[in-house]
Amino acid sequence: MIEQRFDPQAHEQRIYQRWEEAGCFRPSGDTSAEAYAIMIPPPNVTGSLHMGHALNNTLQDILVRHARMQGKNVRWQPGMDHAGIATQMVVERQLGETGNAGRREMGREAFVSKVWEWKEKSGGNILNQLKRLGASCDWENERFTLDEGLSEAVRRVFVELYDQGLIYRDKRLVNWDPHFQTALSNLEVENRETAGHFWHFKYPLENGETYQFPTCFDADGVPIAWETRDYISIATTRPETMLGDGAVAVHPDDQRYAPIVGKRVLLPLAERYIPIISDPYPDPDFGSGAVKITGAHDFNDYQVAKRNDLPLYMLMDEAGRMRQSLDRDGRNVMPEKYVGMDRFEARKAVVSDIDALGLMIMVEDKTVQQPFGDRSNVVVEPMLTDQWYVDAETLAAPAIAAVRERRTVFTPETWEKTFFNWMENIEPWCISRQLWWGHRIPAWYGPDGEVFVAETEDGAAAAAEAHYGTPSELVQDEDVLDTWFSSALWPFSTQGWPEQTPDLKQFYPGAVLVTAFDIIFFWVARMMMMGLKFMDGEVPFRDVYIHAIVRDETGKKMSKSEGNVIDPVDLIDGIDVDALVAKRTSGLRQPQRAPAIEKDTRKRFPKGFEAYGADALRFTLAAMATKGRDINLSVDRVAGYRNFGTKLWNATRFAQLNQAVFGTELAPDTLSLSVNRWIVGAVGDCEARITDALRDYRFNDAADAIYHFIWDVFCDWYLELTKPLLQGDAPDEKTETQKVLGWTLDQIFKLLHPFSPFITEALWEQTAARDGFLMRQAWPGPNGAAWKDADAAEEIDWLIRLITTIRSVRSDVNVPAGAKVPVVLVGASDKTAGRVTANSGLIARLARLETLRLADEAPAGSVRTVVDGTTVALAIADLIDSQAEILRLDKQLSKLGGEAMGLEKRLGNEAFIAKAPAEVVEEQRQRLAELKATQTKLAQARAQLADL
RNA sequence: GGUCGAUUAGCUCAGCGGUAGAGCACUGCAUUGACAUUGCAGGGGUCACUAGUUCGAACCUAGUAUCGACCA
Repeated sequence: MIEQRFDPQAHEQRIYQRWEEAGCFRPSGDTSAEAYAIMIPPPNVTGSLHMGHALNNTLQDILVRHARMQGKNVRWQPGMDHAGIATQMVVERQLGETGNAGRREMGREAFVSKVWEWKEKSGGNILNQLKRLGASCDWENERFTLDEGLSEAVRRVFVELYDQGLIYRDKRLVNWDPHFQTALSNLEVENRETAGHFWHFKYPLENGETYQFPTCFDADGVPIAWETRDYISIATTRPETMLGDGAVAVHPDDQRYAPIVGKRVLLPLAERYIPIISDPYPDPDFGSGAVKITGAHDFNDYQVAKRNDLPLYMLMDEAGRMRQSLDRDGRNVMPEKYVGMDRFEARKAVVSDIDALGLMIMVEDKTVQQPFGDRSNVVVEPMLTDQWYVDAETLAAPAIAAVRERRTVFTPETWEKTFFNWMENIEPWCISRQLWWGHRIPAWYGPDGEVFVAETEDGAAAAAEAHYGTPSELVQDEDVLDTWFSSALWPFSTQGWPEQTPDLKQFYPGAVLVTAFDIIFFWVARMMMMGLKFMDGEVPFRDVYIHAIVRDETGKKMSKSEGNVIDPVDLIDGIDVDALVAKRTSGLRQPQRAPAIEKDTRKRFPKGFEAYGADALRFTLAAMATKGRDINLSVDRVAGYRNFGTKLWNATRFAQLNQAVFGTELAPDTLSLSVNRWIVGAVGDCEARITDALRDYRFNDAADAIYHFIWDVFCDWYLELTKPLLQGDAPDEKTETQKVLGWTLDQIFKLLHPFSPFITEALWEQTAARDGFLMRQAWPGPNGAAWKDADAAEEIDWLIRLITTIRSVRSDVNVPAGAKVPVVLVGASDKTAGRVTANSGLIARLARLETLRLADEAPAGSVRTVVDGTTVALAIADLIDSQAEILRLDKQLSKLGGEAMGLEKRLGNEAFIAKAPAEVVEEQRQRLAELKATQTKLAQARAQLADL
C-alpha cells in the first residue's frame, strides 16, 4: 500500500538518480526508429535558473519524454555557453573582492586559467537546477562552447567564412562598452529612457556674417517677421561630442537656412571652423532644424559624415575619457583642458564653458533614449574601431528562404514576421570582442600588418612563409569571438562536426528549437544562418516554438529590483517567508526599496511557499503555456496542480485498497460491463487529445486533456460508478473491474508522465512489480480509436446526465443532502427502460434515491424535470414548497422559451434554410424539437402543481 | 515615429464563423472508509466601441479608443 500522500522531497531526487544511473536519458540507439533531437538553448555558465528557464525546459522535457515513449531515438542535447562578458565580469569582481591582482596585472594566461578554475568550481549551477526540474537531458553528451571539439568547429567556420569573403575586418562605428572596454553587438545594448537635457547652443558665423531668420509665419506658412542672426542654433543631448563636430547640417528644403548653406561657423571651445552643409538627415521640424554632425560618435551622424566626406574625430579613449584627436593635417583638435576628463565630467565642463562664452540659448529637460550595456550597466558609446565582421546579409538570404519555403516553421506563426523583419534589415554582425575569455580569433599578423587566417598557428606560419618567401614573426589577434558565434554552431558542433559522425547524421536537423521571443535573434537567426551554410543547406531545426515570457501574477516582469522574483527551486522545495524576504531584499541595487519589498512579500505570501514539488510546477507551466506572449504565474495555481497530483495519488490508493490489478494487458473487446468499456474508450480519447495537442505545441490543451480526464472523468465518475461493483458480491464483475481499474491507472501514469514525471514514476514503481521504468514504457495507443465503444459511451453519458440532473433538482428545491427520495420515470423508451433496469442500483446510490421505478404517470405533487425526453419525477410532495417549485419551473420554462424562440426565428429565415449547410439546419431542427418536448412536459408538471 | 500584439466572468486566460468555456476567487449544502490538498450544487459575461461582409460574427474586414512589447 502506498503512503498517505506523495512527498516530493522524499522521492524526486532519488527517482532522478535512478533514471540517470540506468541510462534512461541516453538515446535508445535504435537507428531504425525515427530520430528526435532537441538542442537545449545553452544557458549561460554563470546563470542560475529563473522561471523563464523553468518554462523553457519543462516544455522541452515534455516533448522529449513523449517522443521517447513513442519509441523515437531521442537526444536532448544539454550544455552551456561560456558567456564571454558575463563570466569575465564575475571572475574580475571576485578577484577584486578577494584582494587579488586585477586582470591586467595578472596577464592573459593567468587570468584565463583563473576563469577555468572558477568554471570548474562554481559554473554550471543551472544544470543541477535543471535536474531538480526533472529535465531528461542526455548528460553524458554534455557540451560546453569552449570544449576542444566545439572550438575546432569555431576555427573551421571562421576560416571558411574568411576564405569566402564572408568574414572581414573593417573600421566602423560600433557600440563600445567603456566599462568592459569591448565592442558589443546591438543585441547586447539595451535602450532605456532616462531623464536628460536638451542643450541649445549658438555656433557663431564666420567673420560676423548675418542672415535674416524668420520668426513668425502666416496661416500659409509664409514668413512675415524676421530677426537678424549672426549664429546658427543647434541642440544636443550630448554636449561633449561637440568638440568633434565636423559640420552643421540642415535639410536641403529648409528655406530658413538656405542663405547660409556653404558658409562656415566657428565651433566654440574647439576654435575651429566647420561648414554648414545640406543633407536630407535633419528633420526641419525637430529642434532648430540644424544638426551638429559628430561622425565618430553617433550612428546617424556617421552616415552623414560618410556621405559628405566629413572628418571623423575620435574624442575618447577605451575607457570613455576625452583624448587628443588629430585632424587630417595632423593637428590636435581637442583642447588640452579636456584631455583625460571622463566623458560625463567633460559634458559638465563643456556646458559651463559654453555658458561662460554667452553662447547658451537654453536648456530643456528631456527624456532621452540612452544605450546601456546589458551587462555593465554603463552608457554605451558609439566608437570608431577596427573589428571583425560577418557578412550577415549574405548568410541571411538562405535562412529567409528556408522559412518562406516552410522548411522551418514558426509556432505561433506570427513570429515569422518578426524574423523576416529582422533578417531583411540585418546589419553586418560584429564578432570580435576585446575580452580574454572566449575563442581567440584565428588570425595572425605579419611584421607589416598582413593578416593570415588559419585554423592553427602552424597553418598561419606556412601561409606567411609563402607570402613573404621567408619565415617571419607572427602575432595573433588579441581579440576573442562573440559568444554567439560559437553558440550559432551548437546544433552541429555538439554532434561532432566537422567530423561526419553518426550522431551528426542522426540528430541534425533537430525537431524543434524551443525558446522565448526575446532571444529570437540571438538564437534562431544565427543558428539558421550557420546551419544552412555548413550543413549543405539543411536547416538546423524543423520547427521553432516560441513560448511566452513568465511574469508575476499581476503581469509585472519578474525582476530583482521589483522584488517579485520567484525562484523555481523555492516552489519545488518550499521556503519560509523570512528566507523569502531575505532573498528578495539582499543585494539590491536600490537598498531603499527593501522595506516595500518586504511588506509586499509578507502580505502576498504570509507563509512563504509550501514544497509543491517539481511535478506541480511543471504542470502549472505546461497548463499556462498558451500561445500568448505572457504567462502571469500565480502561486495559487501551483498549489492547485499540487492538489491535482494528490488527487491522483489518492485515487491510486483507493484502487489498491480495492485490489485493483496493475501491470496487466487488456483486450477491450472481451469486457462485459458498459462502464468498463466506456472508460477504456475514454482513455483512448484522452491519449488522442494529448498527442494531437503536443504535435501542434498546444501544451495547455494537452495538460487540460489529462487533467480533465483524471479528475472529472476518472475520479468523479469511473471510481464512483464502479464502487458498487468493487464492493459488491458479483465475482465476475468485480474481477473485470479490478483489472480495468488497474489498467486504466497504468495508462494514466503513462499519459501524465511527460508532464509530471516524478509522481507518475513513483506510482508506477509502487503499484506492481514492474519490469522497467515508467519513462521507458511505450506510449498508449495508437489503438486508442479501436478502444472506443460507442454504445457504452452513449449509455454512460446518459447515466451521468440523469444523475447530474437529479442532483441538480434536489439542490434547487433544497432537498436535504442526506434525504433519500423516491423517483419515478415516466415515458421511458424501451432503450431507456433497459438502461434503468441495468443501472438502477447505481443511479439510486449516486443520486441518493430511495426507490427508482418506471411508471405511466407521475405521482401528484412531484417535482419534475426532463432528461433526453424522459420525465424524471421526484416524489417529494411533502418535502417541498409548491409555490417555490412553480417558480423554479417558470424560470426554467422561460429560459427554454427564449432559446426556442431564437431557434424558431432562425429556422423561419428562408435565407438560412437555403444557404446554411444541411447538417447545421438539421441540427437546429432537432434541438428545437427536443426543446419543445421538454417544454410541454414541464408545462404539464406546472399545471398539475397549480391545481393542487 | 515605425512594426507587431492585446482588449472575453471579480482575477488570470482558452476559444477565433454555427448552443459563450477553464482554473482561481465567490455562494449554499455535505465530514464514520481514496481524497477537506475533498465532494455535490450554484451565481456571475450587450466577448472594448462603431460600421461593414455573411443566412449567421466573440471569431472575418475597415475604422475608433485604451493598453503593451519591440525597433528607431
